[in-house]
Amino acid sequence: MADIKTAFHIGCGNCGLQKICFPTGLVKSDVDRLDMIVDRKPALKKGQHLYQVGDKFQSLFAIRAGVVKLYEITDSGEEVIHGFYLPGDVLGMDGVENKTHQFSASALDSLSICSLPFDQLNDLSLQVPNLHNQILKVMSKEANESRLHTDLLMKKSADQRMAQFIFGMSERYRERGYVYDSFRLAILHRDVALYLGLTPETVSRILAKMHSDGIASWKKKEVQIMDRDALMALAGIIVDRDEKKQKA
Amino acid sequence: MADIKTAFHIGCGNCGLQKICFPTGLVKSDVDRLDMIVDRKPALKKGQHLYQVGDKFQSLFAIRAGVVKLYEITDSGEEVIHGFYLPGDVLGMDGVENKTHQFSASALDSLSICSLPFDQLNDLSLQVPNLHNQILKVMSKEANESRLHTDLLMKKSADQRMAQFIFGMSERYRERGYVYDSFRLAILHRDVALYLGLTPETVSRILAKMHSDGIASWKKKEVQIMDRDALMALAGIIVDRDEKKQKA
DNA sequence: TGCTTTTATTGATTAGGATCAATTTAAAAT
DNA sequence: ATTTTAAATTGATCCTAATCAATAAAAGCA
Repeated sequence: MADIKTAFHIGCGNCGLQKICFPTGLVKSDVDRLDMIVDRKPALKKGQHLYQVGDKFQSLFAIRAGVVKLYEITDSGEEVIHGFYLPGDVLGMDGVENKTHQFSASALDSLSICSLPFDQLNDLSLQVPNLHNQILKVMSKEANESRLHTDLLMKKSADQRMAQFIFGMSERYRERGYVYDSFRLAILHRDVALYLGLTPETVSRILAKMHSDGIASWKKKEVQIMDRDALMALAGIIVDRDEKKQKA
Repeated sequence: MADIKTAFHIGCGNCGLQKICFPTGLVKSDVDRLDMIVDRKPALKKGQHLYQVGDKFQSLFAIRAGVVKLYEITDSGEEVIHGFYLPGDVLGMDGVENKTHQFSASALDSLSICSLPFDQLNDLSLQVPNLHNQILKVMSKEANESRLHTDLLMKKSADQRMAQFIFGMSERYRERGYVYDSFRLAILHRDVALYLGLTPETVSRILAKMHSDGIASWKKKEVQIMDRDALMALAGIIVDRDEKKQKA
């Protein structure tokens, strides 16, 4: 008879984020093998680091709850934020290149994570082709997304950036099956500014405008999308006709 | 007795770019196995594509001679350039995520490349741990470098960007053992602008200033670095004392 | 070689968002 | 709860690089 611990053990196999997280595309037997090396870590508090620039690279991290920012302090002492990671996302690949982390990752609120020791993950991936593909995929995605971030910085105005950010977050909540037109977003406006290449003043002004225009509001960590179409239009996202039709 | 073809066969094992290119860190026997799947392609002419957005992902490409730009046309029809690849560099990893290329890559002048069919590379990597690590490393590097590009766009002024670009190119020539204070750079000023998030006019003005200040010049595809220290200072690169000492 | 097209240069003007400054509001901390 | 500190807001001003415009210089091509 299985003891209580086993019976109630929370593993990848019964985690609600399976469809978003690392196991996407793995069959049950593979997930079980992955599960054996996954290490569920004690919760982190706001401000604590998963890792910092220069730390030895040991694990990838999957987020179970909370938000993480990936950032760096440039040699001129300014912070740059490279991305925000939500439940189901995996981070840490910046350490693969030199076995040392090139960026820092910290919790923006209470955080619950799983650790995936990379050496073990790597060994296992030699026997589980799907897992191997999954690792490659996550790493490729990382670079591709960074380049979309570049597009934003290069070609979009301040309002477009803000609109795209809010819309993007909403879509990520949607993918996860959460309410996505009204949600808690535990990110400082200051941090969004550092991600969008703007100042907090500009972010504040744009949010004020979006609110008075009835498009969206973001006050006290609560986002409300009031006019999704207008938000998308502002973000410069083209809704194709078929998708529109389905909606109607 | 080896036939002439074999005797004169140019492979990874006798390629001058070994120390820069994919085989870095592989032992001779591994390089020989890699060599068996590498496909030397006929030369491409200026403007031809290695691949385009939406193409099926089949291979990585290693550059033997020439320069490649990785770019995209945004939905608003504007070009964004994500990077320039020099001899010894490997590109194509943008296709791993969805088995489809997310960006386009084209030759900026006559180009000579090696193709690394990814499926074969992947199979081989299961037997050659060093090769497996090498693939991971190249992919991680790709994301990390994109984030350094982000830093540039977020926090550097137009002159700093330009200085950093020229200095960076010089360093890449240096790593390859080429002359690095005077070299041919077959990149349009227009394309540099699209990489640095500037306009051609601004690039032109900055180059004029750098020339009259005796720092560097770039005319008719020829770069001349006249005052390396000043260039680095402008780029915001801090020379540490020890390195300075060695130089003196 | 001369002709056409693309790229680069130079000048004048404008604008988007940064910066500076002063409150207000909201979190932390005691 | 009260104090302290950090974050957000709002207004006034400034500045960097974009834009507009016109010419010059290269590169591609017949």
